[in-house]
Formats: sequence, C-alpha cells, structure tokens
Amino acid sequence: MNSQITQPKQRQRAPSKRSLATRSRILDAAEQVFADRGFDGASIRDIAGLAGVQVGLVHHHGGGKEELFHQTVARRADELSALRLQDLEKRKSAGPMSLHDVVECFVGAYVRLARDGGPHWLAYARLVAHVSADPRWRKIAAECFDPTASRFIGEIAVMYPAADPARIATGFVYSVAAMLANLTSAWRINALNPDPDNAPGDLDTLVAFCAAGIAAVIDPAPVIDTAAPRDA
Amino acid sequence: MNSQITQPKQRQRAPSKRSLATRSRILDAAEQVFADRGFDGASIRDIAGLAGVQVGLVHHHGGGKEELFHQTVARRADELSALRLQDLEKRKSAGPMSLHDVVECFVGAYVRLARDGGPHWLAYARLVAHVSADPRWRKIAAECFDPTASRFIGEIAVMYPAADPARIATGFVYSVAAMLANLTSAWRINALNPDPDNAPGDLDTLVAFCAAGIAAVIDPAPVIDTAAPRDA
DNA sequence: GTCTATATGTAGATAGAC
DNA sequence: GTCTATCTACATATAGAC
Repeated sequence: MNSQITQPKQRQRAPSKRSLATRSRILDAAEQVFADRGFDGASIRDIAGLAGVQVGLVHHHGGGKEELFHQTVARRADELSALRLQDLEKRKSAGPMSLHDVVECFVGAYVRLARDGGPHWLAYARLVAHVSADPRWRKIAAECFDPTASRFIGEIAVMYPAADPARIATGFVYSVAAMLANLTSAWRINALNPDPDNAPGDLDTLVAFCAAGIAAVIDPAPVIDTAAPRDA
Repeated sequence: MNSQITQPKQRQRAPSKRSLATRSRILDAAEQVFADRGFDGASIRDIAGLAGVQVGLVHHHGGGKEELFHQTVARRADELSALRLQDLEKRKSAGPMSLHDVVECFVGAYVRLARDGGPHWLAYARLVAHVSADPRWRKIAAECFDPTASRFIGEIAVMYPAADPARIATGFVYSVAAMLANLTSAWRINALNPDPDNAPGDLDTLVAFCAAGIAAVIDPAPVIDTAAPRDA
C-alpha cells in the first residue's frame, strides 16, 4: 500500500547490461502507451507487446502498474528540471531578466524538447500532461515538478516583491495549462482556426500569452484594455 | 462503427414518464462517474450502481459506453451554449465591448455554473475538461462546443479587424485551457502556493489572465514588459 | 532475468423472462 | 422498460520452470 513515492530502493547487486537495456525498452514502451491512452486506457499487455517482452517481465521491472507509471514519469524528470534551471541561470547571468525571460526558460525547455528532442521526449511531454491534469497523480507531480516550479515562482516573486505570491502561483499554473494545451490541443486550435494554412502554435506566441497573463494577474490594472479596440 | 455524432434517432413512441426519469438518473450517474474517473476509468457497473439500476438497463438507455459518454456530454451542452450567447448579447446591447468583456462572457458562464449551479454542473464542468483534453473526443467537442467558441472568436475578430484570426484562435484555446485548469487544478495551485490561506482562484483573476494573454498574442509588442520590474 | 502458464477479478455487452 | 443470468474477452498479477 505504501506507494513508494521516494526514490526506488537500491538493488543489492548492480543489474546486468542486458537487464538495464530491457528495463529501458519497457520504460520507453510504457512512456509511449501511457502518453497515448492515459493510465486507465493503457494495458500492461500493450506495453509488453510494444517492448517485445513478456507480460510477467513488465511486472518484474515495473513492480505493478502504478509503480511503473511512477517510474516512467520520474525517469526523465530530473533531466527536464536540470535543463530548465540551467536555462534560467544562463539567462540570469546575462543581465537583468524580464518576466518574459523567466517564462521563456520554463516553457521553452519543455516545448523545445517536445519539438526537437525526438519521439521519446514528445511522448514524455504528453505524459506530463496526463500527470498535471489528474489529481490522482498529485504526489508524483509534487515529487517531480513542484520543486522546479516553486523555484521559478520564487524567481518571479523576487522580481516583483510587492506582488502577492499566491497570485503569482495562480498565474503560473494557468501558464502551465496553456503550455500543455500547446502540445495536446493542437487539434482544437486547428478546428477553431478559420485559416488552416496558418497555425501559430509556436513558442513565441505561447510565451507572449503566458507572460502577459501572469503580468495581468500580478497587477491587473495596467494591462487590461477597457477602451475600444484600436482598429475599430 | 458509425459513431452517430448527429442527434440521437427519434423514437417511435414517446417514452413513459418513468422511463424518462430512469434515463435521467442514469445520465446523472454517468456524468458523475465519467467526471471523476474519465472514460477509461469509469465502468458501466459503477454508473449502474450509482443510478440504482441494473447493468443491462444502462446499456438499454445508453446504447453502449461510447454512446452513453456522448449523450452525457451533449445533454447539457445546449444549455451552456445558450447561457454564454445570452450573456454575450446582453453585454453587447449594453454598449461597446472590450476584449475583457467577451472573455468574461465565455469563461464566466462556465465558472459560475460550476461554482453555483449545483453538483450536476460541477460534475459536468469537469466532464467538459476531459472532452477538451483528449483528441479521442474531437468529434464531440466539434459538435458541442466549437460552434459557440467560433462565435466568440468571430466576435473578437470583428473587434480587431487587423488581427490574424489564427492568432485569435490560438489565444482562445490557451484561455480555455486556463479556464479548465481553474476548475481541475486547484490542487496544483494550492501545492505551489506558499500562502495556503490565500487562494485567488476567483473568476476575476482568471478573466484578467485570459484577456491579457489574448491581447498579447494578437499584438505582442505593447504588452510584454522587457524593462526591469517596477519594484526592484 | 526471462519465459510459460495460470490464477483471479472485472470489463462491456446481450439473451430472455417478466 | 426492467431485471436476472450469462457470455466472452481482457485486465493485473503471480508461481514456478529454465
């Protein structure tokens, strides 16, 4: 029953090379299937089939479906966090940052990995969307993503000392939702887009949306236009 | 295989009052269970149990799990759309609208129903989040929500004739994602909020975020602050 | 570590009595 | 329309041979 949210317990002996390769194939397959169909829609059998191994072997390495899901999410979380924090430090050392810059580091690392990091990272990015959407995985989210998110929220709080930290957190979560929608709801954008040849799902548009939204939440007055539109 | 996305075919005789009440209880139960656990996580048996009827009866009225899901989503879609459009017309007739006003009509109707409309509407709002997140339900989304969304996007396009319609659609979908996050990701906001006594998940904050985001996407330049923050 | 075989539960769907 | 009973498939998980 203990859902083992901490690091997986250390093995007594180092696993063989072959074992590690198998485990890696299983996690790759789980990543793909979980991303495609979600936790409940995925089956151990599908994962085993995609990995080219037997069903029992998935249990042996994964330790049950829930634990397998946890491992699959946790595997690449550190790398994603490291990339985000590294981008942040690089930008910080280059001079004073704007809110736009901070958002770009957090959102950009994710979007660029999903776009250019290969199919593994694309699948992982969609997996992250499942974790973020379902309260059932709140512990996994707290373990894998909240520390880095808090770091970025803290960075914004330092930049805007007069702003209410709770409002920063709210704007940040809305931004994460928009970030995930950029990846998972392209079909919806296309359906609502009257001009299918022009689909601005690019990173710059997303970052502009998030940064302006957070700025408005931190201090609504100067951003909201209650006047008539400029072209009317 | 024809997934019957059009209106359910007309019955030969009017159903009895008792039949209608049963059907209503089944849809209420389905709404709740689908909202709680998603399509794959929900079972016909759970729905039957919650409705207090037999399993076979759920199939009789629902016509299979997928069709039952479709009926459950479609049932309240018209009412939600009507409320949104009614709010829009009322606001329109009250004088010139701002982008903020248009967003408030679309988002506000949803949030107010979820908050004050009773448990049925709260469950329905979470059900809508599932539909919007999963490409598998793209046909249902196109049928139930896209017409109204297109109407609102068109309204913004009229207000900003020089704006790229594709960018308006993109900002709108990001806003819908934030709107759904307001309902489904309160746990995430609380987890990231350093001050748990103060949780600004209110409608005004959400609308401010969305309106500013859309405005920035339509025309990024004047909204993004690249200068140092005012309090530093 | 890996595979075969199996245990056990539950899923969606349906047939037929009332 | 409603209920009882059942069909068939597939789920997770595990035991034991190699």
